[in-house]
Amino acid sequence: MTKGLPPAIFIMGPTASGKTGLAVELYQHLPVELISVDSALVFKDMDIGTAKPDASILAQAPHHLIDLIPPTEVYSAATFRNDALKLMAEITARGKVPLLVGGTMLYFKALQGGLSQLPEADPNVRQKLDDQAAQIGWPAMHDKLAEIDPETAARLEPADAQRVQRALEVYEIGGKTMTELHQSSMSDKLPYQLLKIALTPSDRSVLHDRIAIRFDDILKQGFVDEVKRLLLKYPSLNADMPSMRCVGYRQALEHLAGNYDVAELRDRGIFATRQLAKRQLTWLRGMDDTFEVNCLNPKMLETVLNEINQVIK
RNA sequence: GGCGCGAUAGCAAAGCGGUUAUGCCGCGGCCUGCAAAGCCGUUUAGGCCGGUUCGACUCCGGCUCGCGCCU
Repeated sequence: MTKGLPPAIFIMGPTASGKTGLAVELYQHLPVELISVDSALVFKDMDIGTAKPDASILAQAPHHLIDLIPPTEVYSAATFRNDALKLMAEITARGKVPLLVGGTMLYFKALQGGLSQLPEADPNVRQKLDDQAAQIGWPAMHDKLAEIDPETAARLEPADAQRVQRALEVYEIGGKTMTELHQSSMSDKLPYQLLKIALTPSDRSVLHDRIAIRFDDILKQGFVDEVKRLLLKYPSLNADMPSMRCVGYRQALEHLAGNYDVAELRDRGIFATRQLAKRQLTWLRGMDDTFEVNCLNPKMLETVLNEINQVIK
């Protein structure tokens, strides 16, 4: 670990691993400020389905980067990195330690490893590419990419619309290929002394039980009504927007469209959440230098506090 | 007791006398401005017993189990 740099803490874990509870406890024991690392919690008015910490918890332990934008807008790993870096600097200047807690592993990765200087997403360019793709299909778009940027094309599946589009967009806007930009301009590494803690379950089936219980609770709290309210408040909201692709919301929209009943909404919601947890765990396995804590251990807090006190004086 | 229908992978669900059903789950992987997203690959079958056939998940018979109807 590099000396002389200010400290920062990452708490990473899958859904339902108890991250929020732990973060709140740590907030009470340590001079930290909390930054949420969660691509779903940034949306306003999406509280129940995202299992957002409630008002009393947030009053007790304020989280940065929650409720930033309406569900009709788009957030991204790059935006997150900028927002987080700015906050971390401010927190450090206040003499506190930034504690980043959440489950969006790409955001952690982007924050730590940096991103290339690529042009920002442009809705107009995307629309244009979508229109073209509607005519000729994504595999043909992939062929076009192969002419412009063979290396990126080779890496991507022809059916991977999202990424083929992005690669074409980058070239369209700046005239340089992704491959060129990746080589030339990686942003700086994080100027912090990091302590990375991963909350992982020793037994995944227990996590699955928790997920089922939590989803039932979400339904009981009026999740379906929340989604109805969203549709009324934001008439332009549609199923293709990132906010509506969040686990549960997509299924709720299908349910409201009459495609299936509540029982099926429950089943599908639980499956989707499990899959999310699985992906998060896969990411965690690939993270270097993490201190792994069993999130099912009742002494989780003590263990984590110990580790933090050892590393950060 | 009689008649009819059904029995296919962890679940759901098709076609077919000889080649991959498919979807969900599971497992593995890819992925730098949508990541709770997008995408690729893959394991696991034919209730049981016998017959017909070069060859049966597919045709025939029996058994078991389930569903419906009749007495």
